Amino acid sequence: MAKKPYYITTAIAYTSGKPHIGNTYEIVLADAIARFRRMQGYAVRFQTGTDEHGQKIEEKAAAAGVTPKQFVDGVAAQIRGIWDLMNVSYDKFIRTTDEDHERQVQKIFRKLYEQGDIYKGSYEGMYCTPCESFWTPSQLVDGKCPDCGREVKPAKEEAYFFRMSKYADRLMRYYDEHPSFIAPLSRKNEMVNNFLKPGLQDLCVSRTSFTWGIPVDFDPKHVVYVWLDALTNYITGLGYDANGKSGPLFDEYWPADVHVIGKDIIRFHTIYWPIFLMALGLPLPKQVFGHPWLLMDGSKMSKSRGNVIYADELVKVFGVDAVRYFVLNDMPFEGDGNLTWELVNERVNADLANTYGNLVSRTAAMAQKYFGGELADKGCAEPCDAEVKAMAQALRGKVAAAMDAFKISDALGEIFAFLRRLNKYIDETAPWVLARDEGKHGRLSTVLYNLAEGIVIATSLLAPFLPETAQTVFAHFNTAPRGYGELDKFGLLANGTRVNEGALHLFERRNYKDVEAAYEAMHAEAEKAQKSGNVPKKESHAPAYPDAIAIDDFAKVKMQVGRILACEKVEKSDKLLKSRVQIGKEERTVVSGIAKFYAPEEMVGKDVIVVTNLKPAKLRGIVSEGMILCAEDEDGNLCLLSPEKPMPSGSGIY
RNA sequence: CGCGGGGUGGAGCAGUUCGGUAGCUCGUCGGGCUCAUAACCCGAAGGUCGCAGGUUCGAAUCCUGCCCCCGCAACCA
Repeated sequence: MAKKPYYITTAIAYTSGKPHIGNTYEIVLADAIARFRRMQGYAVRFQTGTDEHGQKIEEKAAAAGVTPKQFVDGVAAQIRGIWDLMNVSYDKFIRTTDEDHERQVQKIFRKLYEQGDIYKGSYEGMYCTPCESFWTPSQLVDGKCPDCGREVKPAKEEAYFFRMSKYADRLMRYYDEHPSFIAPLSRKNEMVNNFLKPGLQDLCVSRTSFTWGIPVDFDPKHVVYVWLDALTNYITGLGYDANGKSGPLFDEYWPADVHVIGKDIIRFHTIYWPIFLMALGLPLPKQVFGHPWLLMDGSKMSKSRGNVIYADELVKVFGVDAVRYFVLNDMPFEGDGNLTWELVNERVNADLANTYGNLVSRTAAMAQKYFGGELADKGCAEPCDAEVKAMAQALRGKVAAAMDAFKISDALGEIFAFLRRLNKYIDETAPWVLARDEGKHGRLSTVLYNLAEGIVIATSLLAPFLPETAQTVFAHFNTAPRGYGELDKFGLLANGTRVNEGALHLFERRNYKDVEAAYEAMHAEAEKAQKSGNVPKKESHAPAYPDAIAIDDFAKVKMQVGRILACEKVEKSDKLLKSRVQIGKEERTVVSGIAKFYAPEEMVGKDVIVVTNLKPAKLRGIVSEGMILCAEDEDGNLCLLSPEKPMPSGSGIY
């Protein structure tokens, strides 16, 4: 019988920089599922890759002084390197700059255009000529460009649009007929309530404001805009051909069994992507799994916060399988997961070193010590064995059920409950007591055999999650992974199997202090490298001050020292504070978006810098007559600016 | 009344669909064992299940109102 195909994909990673452990999680997750399905006998095809077009990349490349292609080649190689480091068993690594992908995207675009799903329209909005940017009225700042503050004028830009609304009803019906299409289920309501019910907007699918993209072949001043380019990778990677001559892989593997993606792009995968497919007359993917995020100590990872952790750093300290285990085990199904060095350390110690590693180690050591490494079931069973055997035989079913529901953590939990049971079994049978009595060596042999057999079964089921470790265990016990079809049986380990000599430590226990020292050393090294100039400065290629202004431009801005007389929160707003500010002899009302960082009462009496010749604007219905200056970091954390020594209110700033 | 998710012993979570003894891992304390990676096994302490009402013989679970946290959306002059 031919193997059943199983097609699984991850989102393709955007090549704007090195992916952190949160990004890496998704790939490990998909890998664990892919490996598990392979073990179950599916003909798995696992595709991942990189999304390499767009304005942001064009800009980053320019800043680095290289061509966009050179830039993405570098980042794509880095990403692939991390996937490889994590032992990800992808079958295809697609890049949106691959020639065949680009050609197909052009064909798809043309086909959709010719059948009327894509139409040429115009993108209307307010245009800022120097910035070459369009803004919607709500984005404008005081009627001006939010980027540069200059005048904007109404303008139209030619663009292609996709008729989304045409397919909305069909999509709703698909949702209803395929209740498992979106996992977790709660995401479905989100999509329906937020996007489908209010009515789908047509989607802009081309841009003329940048060139790093796939050109529309019949209208080359346009490039295909992100989602149509990125999403189609799932079919172009299988050799889809829009003109009907798709390759054999496509026939075999489409529709995909599951798209594994982050919860932030569920909308694109459960609305736009299915609609594109409908328009192309193709079947829809069976399932979209939107996994939660991995947070760093409770908050999003970001460079300025200094809390970014990369997979390779963790791997250096803990090893590949430990990192895989942590992200797979500690990620809940719905809510976001949390990662800290300390949590990883605890998890590795408790589960991998203590429960699993130590079990394997003590079993191997006893087999060595009592029987020179030879394992044999001498048939001396006792009643207490039954429970362990039953649990071993039931394990496969439990793990598979959890995997079917994408509850990876539950699957691992089942296996570890069994491993704990084996540790208990050692206590119950007390092999060291049996060893002292010549007459009980038969029983002793059976006990050790049962332990080894249990380890083989558990390790076989763990292999998709901890591939390297599993190999080590099988090598040490001189046996092969148990086939999935036989994992519900107990006692298949051949009598006479020999355990290798020597201590086996699958995972090292570590003190948190050592872990802390290790990563601090790593960070210190990285900083040193940067200071000594080993890392080339990105700015070196860019023009010195591309956005330079003349001194008289600067002089146009009038800034003065002001004293906060009174301050209160603006109602119905999370961010706004309304302050009464004294500037010289004058008093003004200024509204500022700093409520998250300053309480109204602590504002009072502070001296701040105020821009006083800004055109007044209404915020939440309150007229603001100036702007209080703040410093802002990458995360949007704010800090008021004040004169370093007391200065009279109204003093000018130059 | 913008949309959604969440609030369960010190920490992290399960349980909520279809009400019926509040469960798991870690940590703490006590005990046991010595094959093993200061490991493993047993036991104990520790919870008004965010708050207040309601339905019910009975509510973490159902209903109503409120509070707090986290995303997203909107105002961050």
